[in-house]
Amino acid sequence: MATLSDVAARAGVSVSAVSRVLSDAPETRVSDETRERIKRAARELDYRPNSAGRALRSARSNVVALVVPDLMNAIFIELVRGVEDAAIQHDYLVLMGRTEDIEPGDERARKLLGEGRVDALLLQPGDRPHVVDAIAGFAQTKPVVILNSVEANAPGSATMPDEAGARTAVRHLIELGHEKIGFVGGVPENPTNARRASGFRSEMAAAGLEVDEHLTTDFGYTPDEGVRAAEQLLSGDRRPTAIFVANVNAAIGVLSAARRLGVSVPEDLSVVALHDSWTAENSWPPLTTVKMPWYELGQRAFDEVYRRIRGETPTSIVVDDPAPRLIVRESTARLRAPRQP
Amino acid sequence: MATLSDVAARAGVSVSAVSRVLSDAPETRVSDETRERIKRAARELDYRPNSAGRALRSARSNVVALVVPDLMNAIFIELVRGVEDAAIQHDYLVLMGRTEDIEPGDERARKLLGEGRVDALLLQPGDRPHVVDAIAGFAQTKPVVILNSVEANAPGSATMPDEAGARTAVRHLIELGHEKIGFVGGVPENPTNARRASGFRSEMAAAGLEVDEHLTTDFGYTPDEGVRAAEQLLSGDRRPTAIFVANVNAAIGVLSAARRLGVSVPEDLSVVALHDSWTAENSWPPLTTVKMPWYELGQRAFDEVYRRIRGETPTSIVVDDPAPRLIVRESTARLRAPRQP
DNA sequence: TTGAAAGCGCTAACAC
DNA sequence: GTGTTAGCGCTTTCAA
Repeated sequence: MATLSDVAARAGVSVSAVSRVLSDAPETRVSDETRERIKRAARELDYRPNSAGRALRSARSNVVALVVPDLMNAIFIELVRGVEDAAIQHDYLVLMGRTEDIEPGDERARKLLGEGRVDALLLQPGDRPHVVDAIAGFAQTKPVVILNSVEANAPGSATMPDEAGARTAVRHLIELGHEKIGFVGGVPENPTNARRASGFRSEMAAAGLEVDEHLTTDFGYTPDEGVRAAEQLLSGDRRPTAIFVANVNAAIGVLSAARRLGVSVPEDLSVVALHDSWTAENSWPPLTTVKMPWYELGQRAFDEVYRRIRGETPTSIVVDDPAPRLIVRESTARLRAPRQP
Repeated sequence: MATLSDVAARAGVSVSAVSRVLSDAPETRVSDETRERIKRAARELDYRPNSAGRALRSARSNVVALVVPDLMNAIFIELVRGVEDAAIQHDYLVLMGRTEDIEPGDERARKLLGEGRVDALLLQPGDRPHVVDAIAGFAQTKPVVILNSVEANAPGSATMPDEAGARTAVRHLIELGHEKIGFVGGVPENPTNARRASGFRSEMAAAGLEVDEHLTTDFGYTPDEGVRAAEQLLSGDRRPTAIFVANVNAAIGVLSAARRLGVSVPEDLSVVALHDSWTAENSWPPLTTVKMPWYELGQRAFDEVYRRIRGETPTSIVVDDPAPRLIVRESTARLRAPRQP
């Protein structure tokens, strides 16, 4: 690997001149001729800055960590792209991690956050709000943005319009004529659940509909938890005619449980889910969903940490553009007249 | 952040003594008493080694990159875990990347591989075999292991028993009485496709069955490509009674296309796929799959690069333990007597 | 406009 | 057993 001084030797100048030119510091006064010679030498030697040298000197790694509950969860695809696209603009690299790896006391958490490898952290805690404690020490020295978890407008948070998204979904069901609408939510500890539940309730109230508390669950956002929720909602004698599921993965579980119980979707039951992903397109029936602005959340969250890395003051981010968008597929249908015995 | 010399000052010893104790070099002769004092001081100051300092000095970052085609692809969950579990044993961190980010000439590729950030690369090229060219320069200086792509036994490769996996799947169909068996493969450029196709053909041959070339496709491993494949196979007049799909994601697409075409699974068509994932459990009907040893592949691949980082000679890895395992769900059934008109 | 030199935190060769 | 010291590659004062 060629170093700065290799380039300097070849160009016949000092290392400092090379450094100034190649890291194109704005206030660099170098003659055009030397500049050219340096650039040519660098090209010829295929010079690449050594990240360790640079990081050691500047106390910056030019890396941010993006930690999400489940790397393989399709709903985060867009988030990752948003963060990466914004990061590369500012010469930053994104290091991905899993929320479960940063439990308090975990070796990986220390290696990732405690050794100067990253300049900032973007964290989606998922159903593990206590990981926020695990990074408290880090947060005192470096910028942290919590992604769509804690209450909106908390400093250092970036949130999505969960409530509006939920209302969009529920409104769709109401417009189809449904009145007995169930809610399959996340765990109570997950702050997004409160927002989605509240969206559900306010939209029901706005339509003058009663919420039947037997028709709500709070098991979680995974497919298995969706199965449990559906089993509970569909086995009683007061069955809903439609369900709003607060997460698309849980909705996949709801669909499969419904099938096992002999409930056809959408004939006997309409299902609409929050978040869109390829699994929703390919389920059976294809799921009606509400697409949330994850890409934009990622971009804006990176921009925020980038600002803070450069010393500006924290703000809180609320992404409401684009607004949640209903994608109608085949899991929802107009309420049909109840079967007469 | 406390540094080595802070710890040294507090313990009243030299930095080198501290370095020796804290990086527990094996041949360190230090009195128990000083060792204790140093450890205590480190604890009190919450000392953490600075990765840049260490990397600069030792020309090692203690990070490996794991690059896969699609971070959100559920079949890679186990791979990631395998690599991470092995890495943490040796004090290594895993940096995840996407194959599409290391296209030749991509800025991210250079940042990730060209600036000394990682000591080795584990690469799954997926349907982009040309990315192997993009990392050729890197491969000359640092260890690279290609994960289940190039031909088995290539130096620096780690492969899975694709052929055996394919045979296991096809054998299952044959045992259920199927004879007109289709094959939904990956793109021809993807070397795993050749192995899976070959497994398909040899198992057919072993049972004395003819392969109908109209019943094979090579569109790719994604759900959409599975849809296209199924449309082609199921629209002709020589319809197969069973299909072996070389990838579980494509199989999801096959299921949804079959449904649209009014072909019921498993009554009219049995479907078995290579690789297992949560989406297979939650599809309808739940997919019969063959689970491949991704976790073990990840572990062994890390062990291999770790050996090579330490200067040992490259070997090629073939993971055949555990063997591919058939997981029977509900997408396969015994061939029923053909409908009589 | 350019160069010399200090020093970021760490390891290891060498000296005591 | 323990300390001194050079130097990894880089940026940035300061001086010329």
